[in-house]
Amino acid sequence: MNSQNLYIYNSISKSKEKFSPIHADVVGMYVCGPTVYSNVHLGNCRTFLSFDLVFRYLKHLGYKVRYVRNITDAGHLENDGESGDDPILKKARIEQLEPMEVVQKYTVDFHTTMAKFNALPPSIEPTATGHIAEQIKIVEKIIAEGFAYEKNGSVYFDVLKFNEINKYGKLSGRNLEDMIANTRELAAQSEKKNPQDFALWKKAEPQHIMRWPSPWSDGFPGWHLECTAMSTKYLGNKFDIHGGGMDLKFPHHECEIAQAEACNHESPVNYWMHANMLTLNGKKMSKSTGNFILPNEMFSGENNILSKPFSPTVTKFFMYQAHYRSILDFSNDALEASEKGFNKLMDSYRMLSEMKISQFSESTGKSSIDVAFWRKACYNAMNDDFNSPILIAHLFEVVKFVNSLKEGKDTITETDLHLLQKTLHDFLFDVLGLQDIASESSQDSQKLISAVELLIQLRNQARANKDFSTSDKIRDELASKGIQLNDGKDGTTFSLN
RNA sequence: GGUAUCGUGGCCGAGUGGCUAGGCUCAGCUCUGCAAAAGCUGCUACAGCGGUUCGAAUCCGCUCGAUACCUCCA
Repeated sequence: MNSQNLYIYNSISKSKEKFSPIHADVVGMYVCGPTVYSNVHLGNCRTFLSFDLVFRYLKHLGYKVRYVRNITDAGHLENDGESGDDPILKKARIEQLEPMEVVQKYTVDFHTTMAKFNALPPSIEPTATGHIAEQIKIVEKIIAEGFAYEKNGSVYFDVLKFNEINKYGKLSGRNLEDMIANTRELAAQSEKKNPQDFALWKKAEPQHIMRWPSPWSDGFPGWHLECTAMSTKYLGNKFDIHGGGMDLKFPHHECEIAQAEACNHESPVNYWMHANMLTLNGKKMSKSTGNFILPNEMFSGENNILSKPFSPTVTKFFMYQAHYRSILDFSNDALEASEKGFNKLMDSYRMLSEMKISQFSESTGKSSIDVAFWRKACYNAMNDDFNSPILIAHLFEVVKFVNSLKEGKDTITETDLHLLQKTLHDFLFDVLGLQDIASESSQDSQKLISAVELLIQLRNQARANKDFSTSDKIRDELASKGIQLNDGKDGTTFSLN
């Protein structure tokens, strides 16, 4: 296994650390999933695709990974005060649906979208509403440990008390004294002892439909609780990796740490990973501000931002050309650049796959390309905190290899050719999870392909007869319909625009 | 206001004390009936000002600018 050399940037230590799982060869990973009250936008997708890369690479290294990603179907309160609104309930009112119909609708949208991106489903995808009993147990435990108090049927986590024994804020680099000093004007009348306290259980207002019985009231769980309940249930009190979007670092993940430590007296997670935001017009994509683009708008091209549609795999390739911890700005130009690069890479992949060693066997029996060194460089890139942009830069070196092999400028041995083919395939499809869209064609498109090939034949006959007006007509008419002919040394191929 | 992060060539984006990322664009060339496509070659940047160092885009300080979190958001 190459795993000895994997380094992961740990948000809590702010440094790259050698990855060493609790149990050799087995990895437990938890990632905060979506709140299903609206369609996932592209920014949401970026985070899940970042962790899909992590999941795929760990598996590629030979780890058995249990990947848990929750579905938040209970809704958080938009404001922490008593007048808060639950986005799922709000949406149910607007769309005149049962809350669970809202949840179902957007869960399905999430799954189909991730499938289009060819993201692997997690091992377990638990829902918050399916784990109310577990959440209540945790609240009871935290109360028993003395770090929570009940007020009017609601239960709050006592951050000040917790901070006496265990520093609150270590993930986000905040310190409680500063936070208290900088508290904005106090909410008029809060049940909380301190503004920093957060709800573990909320008593439901009469109009609140999503409610469950508990020892304290008919109500619903606080918004940080589900992740603690479900991560520890499926991965244990201490597990390897916890991931999520950068925007969840505080307060969500900070509160998760506090809850788990209050219960179990140990830090729940060894490696905290945070994926950075996808921005649009230099600003974070966000549901509430309306600054976002939906995946389907990408794929159809029906939007004001893009000049044309972009496929899911090109979109993903674009994202992976930036490191997951960097902010990535979304733009039409950047997408177009990625698409061209992607197509070039896939063309080379196809050419390489079709190469037979007999083409080079008359050579000296030596490779002039150091395949093993190149392969190592690819692994080094991924081992350095999943550096997909560096990996992709190395994959582009294959474009040069393939061209110079074709031109006979380089030689390769059979062993090296197979290694090159396999390594490229593994990284392209297993690790990055890309799809070769051009070679995936249905029976119908097969028929169209043969029709175009017939036209190519006719055109080449015309060219042979120097009947250039006919040949140019075929070429130009096809081009106007989005079919572009490419004349090469070995004949004419075509591509779709 | 507090806490972080970041500022790289025409664009997107890596990296990091000394050796050229990569992609796209652009220019020149090769190929081609012409074009397109493809290939080859070229384009040496790191916000500003100081400091440390034999040497900094990379470390330190300040200034300016941007973003994120501090209210739900991946």
